[in-house]
Parts: sequence; C-alpha cells; structure tokens
Amino acid sequence: MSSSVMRTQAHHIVPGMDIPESRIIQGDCIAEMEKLPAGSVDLVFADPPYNLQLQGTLHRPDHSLVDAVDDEWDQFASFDAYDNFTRAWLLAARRVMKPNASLWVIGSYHNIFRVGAILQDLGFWILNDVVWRKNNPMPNFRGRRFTNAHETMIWAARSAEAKYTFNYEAMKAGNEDLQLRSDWLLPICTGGERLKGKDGRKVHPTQKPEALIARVLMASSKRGDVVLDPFSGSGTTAAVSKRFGRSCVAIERDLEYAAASRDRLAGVETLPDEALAELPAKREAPRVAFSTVIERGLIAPGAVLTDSKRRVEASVRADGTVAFGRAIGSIHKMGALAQEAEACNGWTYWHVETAKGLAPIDSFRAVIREEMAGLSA
Amino acid sequence: MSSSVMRTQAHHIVPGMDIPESRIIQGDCIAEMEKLPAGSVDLVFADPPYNLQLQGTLHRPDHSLVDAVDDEWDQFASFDAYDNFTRAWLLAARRVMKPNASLWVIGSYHNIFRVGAILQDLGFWILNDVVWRKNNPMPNFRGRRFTNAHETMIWAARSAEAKYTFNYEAMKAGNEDLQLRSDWLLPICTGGERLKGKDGRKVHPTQKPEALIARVLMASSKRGDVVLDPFSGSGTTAAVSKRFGRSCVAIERDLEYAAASRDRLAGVETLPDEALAELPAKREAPRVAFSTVIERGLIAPGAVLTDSKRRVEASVRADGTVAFGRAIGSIHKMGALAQEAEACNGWTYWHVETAKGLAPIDSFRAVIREEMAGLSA
DNA sequence: GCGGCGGATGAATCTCACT
DNA sequence: CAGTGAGATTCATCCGCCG
Repeated sequence: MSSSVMRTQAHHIVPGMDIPESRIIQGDCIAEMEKLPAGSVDLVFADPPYNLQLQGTLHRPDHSLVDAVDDEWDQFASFDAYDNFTRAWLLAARRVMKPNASLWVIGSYHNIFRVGAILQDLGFWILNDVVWRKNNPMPNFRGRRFTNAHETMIWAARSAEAKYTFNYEAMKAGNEDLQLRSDWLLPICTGGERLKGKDGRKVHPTQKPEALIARVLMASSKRGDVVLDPFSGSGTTAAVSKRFGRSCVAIERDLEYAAASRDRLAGVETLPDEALAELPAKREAPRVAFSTVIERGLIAPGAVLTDSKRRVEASVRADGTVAFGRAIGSIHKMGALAQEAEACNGWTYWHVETAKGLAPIDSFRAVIREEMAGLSA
Repeated sequence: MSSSVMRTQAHHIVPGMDIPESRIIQGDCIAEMEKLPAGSVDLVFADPPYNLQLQGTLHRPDHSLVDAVDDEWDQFASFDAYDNFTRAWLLAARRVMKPNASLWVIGSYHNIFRVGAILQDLGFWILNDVVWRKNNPMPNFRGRRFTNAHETMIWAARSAEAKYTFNYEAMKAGNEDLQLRSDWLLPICTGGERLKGKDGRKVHPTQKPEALIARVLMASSKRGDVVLDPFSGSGTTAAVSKRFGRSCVAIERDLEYAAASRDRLAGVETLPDEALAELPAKREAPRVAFSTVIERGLIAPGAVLTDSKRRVEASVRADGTVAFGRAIGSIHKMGALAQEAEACNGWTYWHVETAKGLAPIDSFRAVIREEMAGLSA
C-alpha cells in the first residue's frame, strides 16, 4: 500500500475501494433531490440557468450570427419567477447537504445577485465570491459595454457554524500561493474538451471547463466525498468527480444531455493517487494599458511626448489617448501617424523628458509589470 | 476656438467655463438627495456601507439604530433592514438621475448581491459587473478561505431604454487598442494618496484609490457632467471629479470625514483643457453623403468599386448610387447584396484603385471630414 | 512536417438619428 | 412613438487547408 494511502484520513474511503459509482439521474432536479436522503452530500456544485433575457439576434462585425443561449430552459417569465425557482432548488439542496457541507453556484450578472441574496436569506453562509476570469471571452461586438470577461462563483457553507472543508495546505503547496486568491484565470471550454454531437455541433451551449470544476473540487472536497450537481448539463462535474476520486450524483432534466453525459462518464478513468495534487496554473505576460500608466500617476495628463530625436511632439490625455496635431488615438496609432508608417510600437517610440533625460514610456510600463508579476494566474 | 471644442456637443459645457464647483454636503444621504432637483445628475458613484453583520451599527434612513440584540441575533431581520436601507437610497438616487444617467455601486460579497437584486427590482438595467482585482489585497491570515482579492462594482443604467454614456473608443485607444474587459487590476489606496489625520492614522477605513474612480469617470461620463456620490467618505469621488472637469455633489454624514474631504478638495487642480478634450466617437462625426465624394471629384462617376479582395465589382453613378449587376442602390445596400449579408457598411466594404493600391472609399470621406473640421476651426 | 492563412466560435441582457 | 435606414462593430483560440 502506498504512503499516500496512509496519509488518507481515517474517515475517508480507501482509494480504489468503496467509492460509490458516479451517476447521472435524468429528471427534474427538485423532484430528484427530494428523493435523496437528507444530510447525504458533502459538496454541491450548481450551474443553474442564468435567465439571460436576450432579445433579437446579434451579428459579429463580419456578419456571422452569434449562436446565443436562447434555449427554453433559460426562459423565465419574471424576476419573481426566477427567484421562486432559485429558492426552491436551494432549499432542496440544503436538505440533502450534510451539516458541514458547502455549496458553489456559478452565474453572471443576470442572475448571480438574486442567487446570492436568496442564499443568504435561506441561512447559507457565504465564504467567498470567486471570479472566473476568462482569458478568451467573447468580445463585445457593438462596443457598447465592457467585454464580459468573467463569471462569478459563490462559495457558501450550509450555515455559519459549519466546519467546511478547505484544503488550504494542499492548495498552497506547489502553486506559489497564487490560486488562493479569489480571482482565477482559466480559458473557456473549447477544442477537444468540448462535447460534440454526430453533426459536429456542440452538445451543450454552456459547457464549463474541467479545470474550473477541478479547482473547486480540490479546494473544497476530500477524496470519497459525495458531490451533488443539480444542473448537470454536459456532465462536467460528474466527469471531474470521477477522475479525482469523488462520487457524483448528477441530475439533468434534458434526455439528450443526460445521455451524452453518461457516455462521457463511461470514458473517464479515476486518476492514480500521485496525480491528484497537480493543477497547472497558466501564466501569461501581463498586458499593460497606457491608461494604467496615467491612472497610476507615472505620467501626468497633459505631459508632452516626443520621439527619441525630439522631432515630433504629442500630448497625453486623461483617458489614455494621445493627441498628435488634430488627430487623437492610441500611442501606437499616433506613433504610426507621426512616422507615416503602417504600424508602430508606441511604447518604444514615444519618450518623455525626465530629470535623467529622455526616457521611453516603456520604462514606466516596466514599473507596473514588476508589480503585476505573479498576479495573472 | 479649437476644433475639439466645436466637436463638443451642445449640451456639454465649454471647457474652463461654467462647470459648477464640486461640493461636499454634510448630512444624511437620503435626506440630502431628496433636496436635490429631480433629473439633475449624469452619473452616480456609490460606495455604501458593506458589512453590517460584523459592524453591528446599521442605521435606518431616519438615523435610528437597528435593534441588534446580542443574545438573540436575528440574521433575517438584519438582512431585511439592510435591504430597506438599500432600497431607500437607490430610490432617492434614481429620482435625481437624468433619464440617460447611469450608476455605479461598489461592494463585497457581504452586501453586493442584495444591492444587485434590489437594483434590478427597481428597474435599473445592469450593463456590466466589473471586478476590481487588487494587486495588494490583505492576506487571509487564518487560511480558512481564499484571499479576498477583489471587490465587485455594478454598472447600471437608470432603465433598459437609457442612452447611457460609454466612451468606448477612448477606452479602447488607451488599452492597447483592445476593448476594456470587465476585470480591472489596480492597487489599493496606500502611501501618499491615503489621507492621514494629525495623529498619522488613516482618516477613513475604506478609502478607494483615485485610479479606480478615474477609470469609472473616464469611461462613463463626459466633461462637465454632474456626478453624485451619496456616501462620499474621504471625498475621493469629489477630488477625482474636480481633477477631470466633472462637477461633483458629494454627500457625507460624518462631520470629520466631510471636513477632511473639503480640505482635500481645495487642494485639487482641474487638469488643463487639452488633457480633457474628448475623443469624438465615430458615431458623432459629421455625416458625409457618398454623393458629396463624387461632387467633390474625389471619385469620378463611372469609377469601378471593388471589395478588398477584388472579388466583386460595382460602378459609381453620378447621383451617388452604385450599380451592382442589374441592381442599383446605396453603397450600403449594394455592399450587402454583394456579400449576401443582411447589412453592410459600404464605406469600408468598397474600394477603388489608386496609385498606391486599393483604397477604401472611407478614406475619401475622411478627407472631406478633415476639411469640415478645418472650416469650423 | 511545419508554418501561414482563412474560417469558425464562445452564457450577449450589444445602435441611433431622423421622420 | 413606431418605423426606417445609415452605418458602426471583435478577441483569443482552435482547426483545417494549402504550399
């Protein structure tokens, strides 16, 4: 028997033995949860309908149609109807949770505030809100808002008194403390991981990435724990639970989704002990906006920019743009204009006068990069 | 008068003139907002009390202390009291907002879900939830949760129909020519920016960084706009508003905070005009008819138009229409027809051959726009 | 085999002035 | 106030094809 098995705590199930098979239940989540025994679940992960309230169609600038989430299951008559639905499933989930269980819910600004308020009303105790930052979100095609680049997860214990599971040491080890923050950077689910039907089209419109669920399970559950997912969808929670030695009860109303998840689950192997700890955190070179240099006071609005030979001048504006003659635009666009070039790296082209002489504005970016180092994971 | 001034829309205030002095009002925010004229505010930034459960000092709108009985703490009643308080100040703020005004609220998981749900119930229309990621958050000492490394801001229009202000192009130009995302990385307020009392201790426990407010104002307000802050605290919103040529009405209940913010505000200088002039959005640029381009001789009648790949051809007619095969119509309609698309921007779709190669007809429009700008200067 | 290029796509509350 | 039409609008990533 390996040493890692010896480290397993006494109340936990011995690896490879006695962990109940993960299963997909096809049916309405509230009715099915009511059939489960009270106090039988260690962790809940829920990805409920977001109630997006979309109207009309949206096209990309290249005229292609955005394949929106307009499914029947995401339609609610009113906020009130959505609230009633939310209260009902949260109450049903609460009943089957063990006293020390905790619950995760993921959502967007369309629904997450309602979910969070109702959670609190029902006596759940919020432990964190965790932000999933997408490094490849869909852009805002019409330029009317900020790119919706994140979703919010609420992590809550069944009550304020719950002795919930948080694998602090395990999470900290090997990850340089980075993943302990409440903001997580992860890509959306694409490529080979995305379930496709025989027609080659995505099976489910909102399949979550396995890495996201994996981090949730590794942080807030133990091996052999029973995980409940009331809105199983494409079965990601069940698949990740099985891979990481948890036992999942996944409920899904849609016949097609349920069938696809059973196929998916059958293809998943539980990982060997040694592999369970690693959760690679992707790093990237932090991008710095010129407006940040101004916001941080490193260059003042109104400051004069010049090229390295002091041949041309431009002036810095409060919003992070630059004025060159009558033209206004980014440091790059204005640098290109000043040189009558197609393109230009404004960071190295533009300089400011300092006590030590002319300095490229890139030197100020370096200051901010230094501070940002390590935060991108 | 500079061309940038001419581009400023009529309802905007002439730079350097007529921007009402920013002011700090000492008093209860609901009572003071009720004294302000309805529909008089362009933007609201609100940083309401966060965590009432821990502080235990919840006041009703009438200043009475909410009864927090030690041995029989009623959690539900406390949420209810906070909700009533939230509804009251949001309603008062909504009354003083112009129809096209928008509102920002910042909070943490303790209160933001309740605020967001009530916002929606009152008819506000959420535009984004924006995450302020702190690069230097307070660590979680007990190791029982993820480090709370962010706060959440909700940006909402007064109604779904509001034509809110969003300086999309300026924001994009200041951000490496990329759309600004919903997650912002900024340091917390420390060092010289942090207001200190005579005893050297911080004046206010939750002073927000000026960079955060600056980005909010630059993204969602115009010069001369009236900004309202019902929970002014250390006066950051007022200070940043004044610096960036906005007029702030700041309300603060606490005498000491109000006094400190007045001192702070007196030391703030408004930035010079050239740093504040707005980047005109393309949608606000003067309209140019295609027939004008022909009349001015920039493109001759009978000239051949083609797309950027030279796949299709059309011909220019003297009246400003375009012939594509047997069809005749506007540059936009014929561009759509050529692509079999629903719609098309003919200015960027159609090109003509020039000595320097293929040029979009938009470049000829730019010539005329440039002349028009010069004429008004 | 590899690199470049074109096409596809992801939980989306996504226009606005003028008649 | 509803209808109409000009015209403005995308980032990261993956996959497949072609040279």
